[in-house]
Amino acid sequence: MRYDGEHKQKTRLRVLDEAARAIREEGPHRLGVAAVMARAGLTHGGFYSHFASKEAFIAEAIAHMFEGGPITTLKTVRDLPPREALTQFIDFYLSRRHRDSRNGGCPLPYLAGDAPRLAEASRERYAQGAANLTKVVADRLAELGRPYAEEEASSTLAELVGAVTLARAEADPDRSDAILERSRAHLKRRLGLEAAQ
Amino acid sequence: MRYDGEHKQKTRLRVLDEAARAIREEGPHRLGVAAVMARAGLTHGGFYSHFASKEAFIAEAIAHMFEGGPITTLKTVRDLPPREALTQFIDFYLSRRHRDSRNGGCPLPYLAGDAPRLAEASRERYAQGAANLTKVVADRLAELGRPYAEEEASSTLAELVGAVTLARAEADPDRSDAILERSRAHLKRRLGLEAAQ
DNA sequence: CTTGTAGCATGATGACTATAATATTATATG
DNA sequence: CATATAATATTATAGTCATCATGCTACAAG
Repeated sequence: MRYDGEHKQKTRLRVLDEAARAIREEGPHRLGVAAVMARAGLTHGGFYSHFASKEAFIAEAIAHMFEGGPITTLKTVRDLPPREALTQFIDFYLSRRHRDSRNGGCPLPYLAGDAPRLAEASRERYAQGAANLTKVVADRLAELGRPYAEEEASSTLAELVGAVTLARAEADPDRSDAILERSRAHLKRRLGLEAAQ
Repeated sequence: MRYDGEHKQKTRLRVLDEAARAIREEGPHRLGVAAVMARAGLTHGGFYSHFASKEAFIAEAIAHMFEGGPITTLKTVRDLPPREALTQFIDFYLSRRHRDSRNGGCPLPYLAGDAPRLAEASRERYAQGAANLTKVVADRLAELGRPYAEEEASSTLAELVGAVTLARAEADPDRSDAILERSRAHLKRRLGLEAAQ
């Protein structure tokens, strides 16, 4: 090897990072090969030595998004007892910071409308990410001794994703905050997390 | 006037209908002027005598989507007592038919991810549509005598939108059905609609 | 039947895009 | 230091798209 063995790997990751950022900002279809490469400090020339096609690239970028997003949050929360873990997760997910973040948030709301229209590979990554997140929540609920943990987790994730989606669409700050606040209050009451504070 | 007074109005509506369809299928950014005109039986020539720009066109198409979607459903339900109205609305919204419909469904899940990235005008139409729908649900809940009708409506709509979104992303039919079923069961229990069947 | 014109079609333009072929640069090894 | 080659840049090609200028056609009024 003439270059460092990890050289290409590293720039590949840099490109994927920028792609994830661009997808969050512009959506997966507005993504331009040249623009992403430029943001990673390169030109578009080497793109096809890194990725087979734009489509495959998008699928990889989406998978990459899930690694840096809510999973990270859940890991920082992994050592907490289930009640605190769930509380912190909900508080993060429905926070203004998460709503306003244009890099590093959960991919589920970002790609919500696009997912069904994506190519098969991309869509699978998305569904996989959703399933993973549901399972983590369900495990915590089960630890809390709640009887229908899986059902409750599915329905809870739906509300989380929906609330962030609607809050992001609402331009008026007060009404947007209200959307988050209402779902936060409801979910905590529903899951019996109120006393945990 | 050389042409019938409503001639242009009618083709304008036809174009908007096709645009709404295309947006549901492909998303607002993949929409092509020529393609939409062709689907309406025209060429791309006359487009700019109907609409000022593509951006303005998209905003109008989004507003148009809200008129044919869930509002229609709610109107057919308007004469029912609130309990039945809410039950039917939830059953429709979380039905497989609504999940699979590529024309005529609620715009909220279709545009979920795109809404924050849309131009100001389009985003306002979206938020307006969401607010309208929330209000209709809140009014029914208030009629049922529920104390925090508005809060409950906001949180309910979030779960409805989130559940349809996630169900559409999930490729496996059984798991997709399960997502809908779990939210349907939860929402009915939550809103005290179970006995209404 | 003639004619003015609203509504639409044809065709052109320039900007942008994915992809690919070829050239250049950087660097680890001998 | 020399050089082979991995990593990236330059440049080319073919396609798509929004937008616009201009020409044609259908239709109502005379």
